[in-house]
Amino acid sequence: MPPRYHAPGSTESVDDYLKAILELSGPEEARVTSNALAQHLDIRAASVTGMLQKLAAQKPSFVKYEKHHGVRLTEAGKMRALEVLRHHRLLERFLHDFLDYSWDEVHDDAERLEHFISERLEDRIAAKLGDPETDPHGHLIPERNGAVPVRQEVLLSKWACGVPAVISSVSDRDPSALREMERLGLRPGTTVIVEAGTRNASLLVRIGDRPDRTRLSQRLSSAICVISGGNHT
Amino acid sequence: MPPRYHAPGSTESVDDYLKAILELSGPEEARVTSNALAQHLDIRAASVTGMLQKLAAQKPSFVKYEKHHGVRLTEAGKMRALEVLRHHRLLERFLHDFLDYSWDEVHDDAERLEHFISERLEDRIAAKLGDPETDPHGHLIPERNGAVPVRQEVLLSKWACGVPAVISSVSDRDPSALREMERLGLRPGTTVIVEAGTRNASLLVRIGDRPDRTRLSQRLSSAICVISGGNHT
DNA sequence: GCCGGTAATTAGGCATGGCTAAAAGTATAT
DNA sequence: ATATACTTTTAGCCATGCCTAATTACCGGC
Repeated sequence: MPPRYHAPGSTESVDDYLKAILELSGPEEARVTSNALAQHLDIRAASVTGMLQKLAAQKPSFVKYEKHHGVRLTEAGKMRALEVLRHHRLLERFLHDFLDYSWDEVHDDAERLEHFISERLEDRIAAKLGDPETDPHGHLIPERNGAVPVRQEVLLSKWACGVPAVISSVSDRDPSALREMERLGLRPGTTVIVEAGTRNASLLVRIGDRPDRTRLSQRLSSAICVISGGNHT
Repeated sequence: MPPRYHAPGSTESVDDYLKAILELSGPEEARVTSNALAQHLDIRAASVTGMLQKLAAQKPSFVKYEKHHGVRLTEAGKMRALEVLRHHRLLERFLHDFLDYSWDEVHDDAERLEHFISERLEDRIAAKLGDPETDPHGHLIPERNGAVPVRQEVLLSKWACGVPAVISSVSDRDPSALREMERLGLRPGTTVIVEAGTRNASLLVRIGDRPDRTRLSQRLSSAICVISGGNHT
């Protein structure tokens, strides 16, 4: 099995690990545990350990790994992870805008294809789309050089009551949740106000201009990120 | 290594074998030898034998294989091969028409992506293109159900002298040859007449309406297929 | 400081799909 | 009929990347 055409030193599997580390380490770039990776990638922790050792051993390395203390990405690793993430989000935008995918359909195909996008294809897609800044779920698309715009977003379930929030992004992992949001008019850019005194599992919210209140399950409210009104990207 | 999402029983490797068998067996669907496969796939004959045995053993099988006597595709195998071929050619057309690839650029990306095209993506691409009949090199695109339009094409190097021929398709395997054809105005639909008495390694031809004669290397003339004037697809 | 529980690592295995080298089969020419 | 040449298959190996089971390391509570 020849490791297919990828960035040097990378494979489909490696890309998945790097992407997972990027996501799990968050903006503070904290160390990520084997367990967290195993859960995220839906494989066993033992397999993770093996892979991390192999990754850390190769030169130039994508990760810095200390036994029993988790991994973090090196500069090179972060670059590669961002590139794959860029592929993913560009693909989602492309499938949605050009090939009539609904926003709950884009994830799976993007996830599969992201590993096989050449530089050329990446550039042509970006050009065709006019260098978009976000994917259909509102996530920011890393730039070609690895630069990532920053944004202070917060889970809707953690937003203060009574203060208007604007949806910045929603999770793309659960198609049925996305369909429900669609139905409720919850999409990036929509303003939401959480009713005072509903800090429970479910939230009572006002959506956009609508006069009525809607109850959001925790499943939904923890799949929605918001920023303060007036400057969502 | 979990065999990735594909048609049941298939993998990227298997797809490559099936496609190779389809191409090498020609319209008569003759048996294909291990050696021919090895050469086409650029791997060792021993590896081919191993794969063929595995393929022939699985039920339902994609190939019929007799030791020392080559393989041929079963109905199921042919179906899968045609599907991958459809992916490839649709992708080439798509990259060319929508993403501004030149015709010498499309092959590599199509070859890599053809394995990862979902039914949905296949359909959306086909719809976007208006169900095209050919790829940019003139090759016929199998229909969704596996039906393949037929066409009596012949290598230019075997065409009779003096009789007008119309280019039906050109090989997409050699980018530099494609660029040369481009330069000479040799593309599907172009009429060509081989000068009498040039049945050599190279051919002297008239291209389209041009009054002059051009000498085509064997490399070019054996990368061009033609049909008789007046009814190319 | 020690104990227990959770997390992480090691050890050993398996399927895939390549490889080389050696053996066996097929085919052709004498 | 048989020697020689070529093709094909077998045997055995390797890397990838996953698995389970068994072991070891870390950490918080006492």
